[in-house]
Amino acid sequence: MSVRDGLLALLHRGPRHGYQLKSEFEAATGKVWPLNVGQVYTTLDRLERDGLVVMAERDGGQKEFSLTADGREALGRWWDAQAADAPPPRDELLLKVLVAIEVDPARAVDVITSQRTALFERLQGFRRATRTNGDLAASLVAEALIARAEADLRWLDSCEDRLRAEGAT
Amino acid sequence: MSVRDGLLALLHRGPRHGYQLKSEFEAATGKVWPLNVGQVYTTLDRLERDGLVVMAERDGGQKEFSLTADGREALGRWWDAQAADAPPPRDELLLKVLVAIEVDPARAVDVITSQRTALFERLQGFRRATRTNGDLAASLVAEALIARAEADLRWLDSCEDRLRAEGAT
DNA sequence: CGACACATGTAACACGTTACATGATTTG
DNA sequence: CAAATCATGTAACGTGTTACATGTGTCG
Repeated sequence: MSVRDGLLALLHRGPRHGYQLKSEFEAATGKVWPLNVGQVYTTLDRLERDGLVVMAERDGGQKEFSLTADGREALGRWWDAQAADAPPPRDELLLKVLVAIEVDPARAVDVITSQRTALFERLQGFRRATRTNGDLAASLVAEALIARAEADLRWLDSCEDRLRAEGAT
Repeated sequence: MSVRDGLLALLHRGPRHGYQLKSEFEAATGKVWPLNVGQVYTTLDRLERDGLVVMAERDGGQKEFSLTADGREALGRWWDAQAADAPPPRDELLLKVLVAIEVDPARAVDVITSQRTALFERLQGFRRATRTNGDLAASLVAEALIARAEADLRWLDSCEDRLRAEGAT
C-alpha cells in the first residue's frame, strides 16, 4: 500500500482536506505509518494531476479534495487487487538472514541468534501492548505482528538447524 | 535491506564487478528480488562516492569493486542492526485490511474473503515449490513464506470474527 | 551470421523522508 | 500573550523501477 492508495481509500468516505487526511491516515493504519504532512500535499497534487481527485478551494484558503469517477474506479481496482500479486516480499529479516548465510555462514549463526533475541523482545512488547489498548486498528496490528513474530521465530530456528546440518557435512 | 546493503554484503566475499554482483544478488536472495543491472552500477557509484567501496579498472574495461575499511565497518554495523528497528512493517495485506475496515466496513468483509482465497492459493503454490527444488536459499524463502502465509490466514480469520462481532453490536 | 549472455552505463520518473517556511486559529 | 494545533506548501535528497544505448565474446 502506498500513501497514494491510502489517501484514495480515505477519500471514499467523502471530501477531505490535506491536514485531515494526515490524521485519518495514521489512525486507520494503527499508527504504523507516521506521515509527514508535506507528503500528503504532494501526493494529492499527483492524484489531481492524474485525474483521480479534484480540488475545490473553499473560502479561508482551505482546499477540499474529492474522488473523481476515475478515482473511484482506481480505488475499486485496488480493493480487488491481491496483496500477493504485489512486488515480492522485500522483508528485512528474511533477506538479511539469507544474505548472511550466503556470504558469511560463520557469522550467520550470530546474526540469527541476535535477530532472534531482538524479535523475542519485540514479541513480548506486542503482547504487553495488546493488553493495554482498546483501539480496533491498533489491536489488529498487534495481533498481526504477534502472529508474524511467532512465525518468524520458528523460521529462525529452522534456519539455524539447517545451518548446523550443512556445517556438519 | 536495500540494494546498497546487499551489495556491500556480497563484496565481503571479495572483489567483484557489477554484472557479477547482479547474479549473486539474485541468487543470494532466493530470486525474490529481480534486479535491473543498471541499478547495480548506480548503487556502486554511490557506494564509491560515500567511500565504502573502491573501484579498480582492469584492462578490458572491466571494473573491479572492493570494500574499503569504512565499507567493512558499515557492513559490520548492518549485520548487528536489528531488523525490527527498521521502519515499521509497511505490509500490504495488513494495511489494506486495516484501511478497508476503517473506510468501508461493508466492503471489508469482501476484501478479507478475497485476500484469504488468494493467500491460500499462494500457500499451496509455496508448498508445491518446497517439494521440487534443492537450492538452500530458495527453500528457506519458501519456508518463510509458508510460515508467514499461515500466520496471515489465521489473522484474516480473526479480523473477520472481530468485524462480525462489531457488526452485531 | 544471428542469437544470446556478458559487461557497462545513462535518463527519466515515481515515491518516501526530512527539513524548512508561512500563516491562521485555538487555548491555557 | 505564548504555545500548540491547524493548515498549506516547497526543496533537497536517497532509493527503486523501467527503458534505452553500446559494445564484446561465444556458440550453434
